[in-house]
Amino acid sequence: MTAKPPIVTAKRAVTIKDVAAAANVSRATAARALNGYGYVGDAATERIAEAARLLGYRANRLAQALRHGQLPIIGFVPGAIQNPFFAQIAHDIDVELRRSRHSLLIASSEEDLTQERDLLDNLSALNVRGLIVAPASGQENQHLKRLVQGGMPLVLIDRELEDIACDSITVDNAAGAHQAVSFLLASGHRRIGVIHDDSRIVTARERLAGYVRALTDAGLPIEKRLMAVSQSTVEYAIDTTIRLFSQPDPPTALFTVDSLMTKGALLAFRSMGLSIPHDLSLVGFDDFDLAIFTDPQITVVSQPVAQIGPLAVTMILDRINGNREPPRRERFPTRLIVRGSVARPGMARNR
Amino acid sequence: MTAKPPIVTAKRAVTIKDVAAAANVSRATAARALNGYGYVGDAATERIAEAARLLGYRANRLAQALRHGQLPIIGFVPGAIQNPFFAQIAHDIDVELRRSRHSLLIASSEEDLTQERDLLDNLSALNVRGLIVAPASGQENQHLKRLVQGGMPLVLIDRELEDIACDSITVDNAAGAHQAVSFLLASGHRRIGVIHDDSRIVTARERLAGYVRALTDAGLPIEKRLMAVSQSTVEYAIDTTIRLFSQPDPPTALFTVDSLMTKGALLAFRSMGLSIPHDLSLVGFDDFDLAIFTDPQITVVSQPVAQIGPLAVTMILDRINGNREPPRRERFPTRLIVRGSVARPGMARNR
DNA sequence: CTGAAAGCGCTAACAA
DNA sequence: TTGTTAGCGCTTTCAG
Repeated sequence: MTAKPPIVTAKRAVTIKDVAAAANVSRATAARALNGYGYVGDAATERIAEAARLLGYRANRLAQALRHGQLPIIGFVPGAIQNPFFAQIAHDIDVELRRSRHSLLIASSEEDLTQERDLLDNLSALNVRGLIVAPASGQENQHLKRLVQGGMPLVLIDRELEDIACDSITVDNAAGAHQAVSFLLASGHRRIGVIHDDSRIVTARERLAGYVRALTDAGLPIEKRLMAVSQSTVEYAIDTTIRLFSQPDPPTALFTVDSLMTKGALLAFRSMGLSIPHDLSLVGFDDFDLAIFTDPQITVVSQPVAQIGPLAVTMILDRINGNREPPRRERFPTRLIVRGSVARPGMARNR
Repeated sequence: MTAKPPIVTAKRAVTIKDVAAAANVSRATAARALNGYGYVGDAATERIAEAARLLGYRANRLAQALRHGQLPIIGFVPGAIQNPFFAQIAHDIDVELRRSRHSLLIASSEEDLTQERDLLDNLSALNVRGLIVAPASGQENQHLKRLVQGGMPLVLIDRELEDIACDSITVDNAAGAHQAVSFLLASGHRRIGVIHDDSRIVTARERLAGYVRALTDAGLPIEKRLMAVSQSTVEYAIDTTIRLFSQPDPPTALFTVDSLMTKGALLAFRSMGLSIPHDLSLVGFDDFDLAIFTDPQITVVSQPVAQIGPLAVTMILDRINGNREPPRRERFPTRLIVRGSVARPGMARNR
């Protein structure tokens, strides 16, 4: 004779009502006991706990949330979740958030403004407690402004929006790009190409500005033909690189504004039979795991990725807890990591 | 004289009650008009729409969900979101899900069983409509079983659990590993090392089994000293590789069971001054972007990653829509991608 | 210390 | 075609 397995209660979930009934108390008392507030007699507490355990009671968070007006969830809207930069941040946020018993709802905008609006709409209709967003557009941000005005805690990462009064975490893109290009200049390069993204993303524009300023500071002219536009994907970057380096009198060095483009450039160079740093030099914005696996390793401008997620969480929790101070705009410096992809320009050109 | 900006309504959100009042109808009528069901007069419809627009009404999805008993959200619990394999799947799921107006809630278990239990608990208490999970453990899965019994649609990815009656999507890990090792054998290798993960993750175990069977099939003995255990991180894999190749009479070839370990092995070889494929050959499980950037490129067993996410969504929606058929267990074949990291063993040993 | 009752915002019978 | 009403599951006054 074997012990009977517990009856599979199938469909309907057990509610606090069931627990209360089983423990012979009112729902109010059950709630008090279960959530540990107010006065509850010892005997009752015991019976209620027992009943809850037996029935396998799990509070319906939806109902709790409706009551409280909010769900213990933070929404995260990255530009693209499969971008390692955002994936790591997502991970960091998640870890950090868990400590304060919040969940993370990730919904990627895929750099599409319409989609971003949609997602944000949904998230706020869900009454999430706060939002961490990498806005897809630098111009169109009525929807974000509205959120802030409606009192939704919002932290912008990677991309700041001046006219929106909320916390933000960015890096000094212009300075980083400036540093990269200056390094190339210091190595003797004069024809320095750049592959950039002409989208509305602020980040890319700031990096391009850094490039321009570095050249200007060095008294060099800005040559349109050296500035190639590509979408931020490996495939586009390959084409763009090939076009850029197929013109007469091509650049002797290249600066790429993000890691996807750096990858594309690498692939393009390989297919063109160009070797780094012999035939040309390369500096990319954003460090990436691949950079140390290539031969030579790639010199990059690195961002303090690991700091962004945790700080974003700190900020958002702060606001949730009622901090009303003026927006905090954190801007991290970047760091140039010198590896082996830059050399003096030279003989290679005499072929 | 400038037009007054719309009054910033600040705190309280507009509810359907507000809309109804403004349009001079009952809440029921407003709801009917807003959701487009039942009969509503034209005039009323108009007024309601207008009022909603003016007030900026957004339905409270929490309340709707409480009413309906469910939130249009699918939960995804990957082993680790910063693993590119899962990141891509997350992205694919997200894209696919959006078509059916569901949101994706990602909560990474970090391969931790306790955390997985917690997360799943939370998600189901939230009344999500379905769950896509890469279970952290092959043994401990009472919690999953309970979910299924409770009627929660569940799709397992990457790792199957035989005793749980639910849909799953996996790849043929054993066959893939067998193929990889056989390839090494066919190239003349006899001392083939493996770096694997002894965790409870089924995937890793199946891959190890494939390794063992390939050797057995070839009539070769299984040598414990060639089988190194590492955690699935780049750092651990580096150490393990160094140890494995520092012993007397080291392997002439290596098989790694996932891409993190492959990266680690690559880094270890570099630090040891070992060159591929001259000093030793390498085949890794799982393709990864890095594999084509190294010189030589790495031969790998690739999984059909791009198919997993979309199929998982199809399956889960199917169940949500009431499909009661027996569990569907999809198992994809893998594909050996031959690149340049394998050569015949040889002279290199005579140094 | 405990229970009755109201209500979060929304939907859906049921009546009118 | 529209309104009344009940109730999803939970929390929280307010009385007792």
